[in-house]
Amino acid sequence: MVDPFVMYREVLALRGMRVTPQRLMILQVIDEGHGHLTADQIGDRIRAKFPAIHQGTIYRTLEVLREAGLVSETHLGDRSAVYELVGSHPHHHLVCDNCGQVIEIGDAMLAPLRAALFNQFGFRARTEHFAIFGLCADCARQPEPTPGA
Amino acid sequence: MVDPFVMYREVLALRGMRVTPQRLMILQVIDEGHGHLTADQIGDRIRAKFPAIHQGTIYRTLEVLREAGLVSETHLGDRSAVYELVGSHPHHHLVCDNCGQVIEIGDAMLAPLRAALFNQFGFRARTEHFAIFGLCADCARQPEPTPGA
DNA sequence: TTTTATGCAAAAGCTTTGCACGCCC
DNA sequence: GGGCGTGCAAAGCTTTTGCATAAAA
Repeated sequence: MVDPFVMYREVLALRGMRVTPQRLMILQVIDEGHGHLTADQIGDRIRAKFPAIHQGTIYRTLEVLREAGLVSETHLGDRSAVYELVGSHPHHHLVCDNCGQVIEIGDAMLAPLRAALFNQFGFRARTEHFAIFGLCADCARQPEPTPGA
Repeated sequence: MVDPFVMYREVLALRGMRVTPQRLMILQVIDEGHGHLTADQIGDRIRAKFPAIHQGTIYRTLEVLREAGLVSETHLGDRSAVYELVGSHPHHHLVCDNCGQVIEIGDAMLAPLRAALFNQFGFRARTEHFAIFGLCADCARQPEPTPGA
């Protein structure tokens, strides 16, 4: 098994980017989060073991990693974006508007739509990450949560 | 041609909601915006003719209208959500990650995907509004904008 | 040694909330 | 007249930014 830090180190160095402990930790946590973590959550996870890291650093690093094409940013509708490593297994998310549940689906499911969008509009839909909103099976069954009931 | 205000008035009254000039103006501007306006933009448009309206009122009203099922909220990824009347012609958006262009597409295009998601996951994808991110035809042609070039 | 990233803190946006007054029913 | 909605202002959150220091190359 390869030490992930070695891998991240190479990824950064190959692009002429500086290798810092903060960047290594951020990359690792993003990878572990499988595209489900917000900037705030990434910070919290790192701070649990390394309290000195500042949230400002998280934001700045995420921006740099994104510009370098290493990390993608996706807005799942709540408020904050979530991040994931580009090139990790392509998948997408079904987000339940009611309970907030996030269901992961494979990329193959979207292939026909992507082809159609490209044929008709020349639009290249992002393969990295796709968010679809709606109601999950459970919430669709009970139309309204009716808090008082 | 029907006076839209009369229509909005009925829509509110039928649900036992109070009819106020602010709510009528907000509904009209949302309708005119075709699902492309943020809360801030809605406020600006109204303030152009009726400066007294406060942005806090916009936010509170949008929340109420959304809870009543009259208005839907969609996050197009930038930062702020956009709003539109539920029941207006179903359409969706292709959002270019590079230039920010928003392309409107008909609902039929998503029917096969929606059917597949329901069959496999029991997931009911929202028909009201759907945002797909990627690169538009123009930006796909020139991979990198390269600001300095 | 030079350049670049980080910690810190303050500022900037956007959105929410408490309160008193005014309008809608 | 009673109750809900609005204007106003302040607070809350997330994200961005300036600066001096510390760390990487």
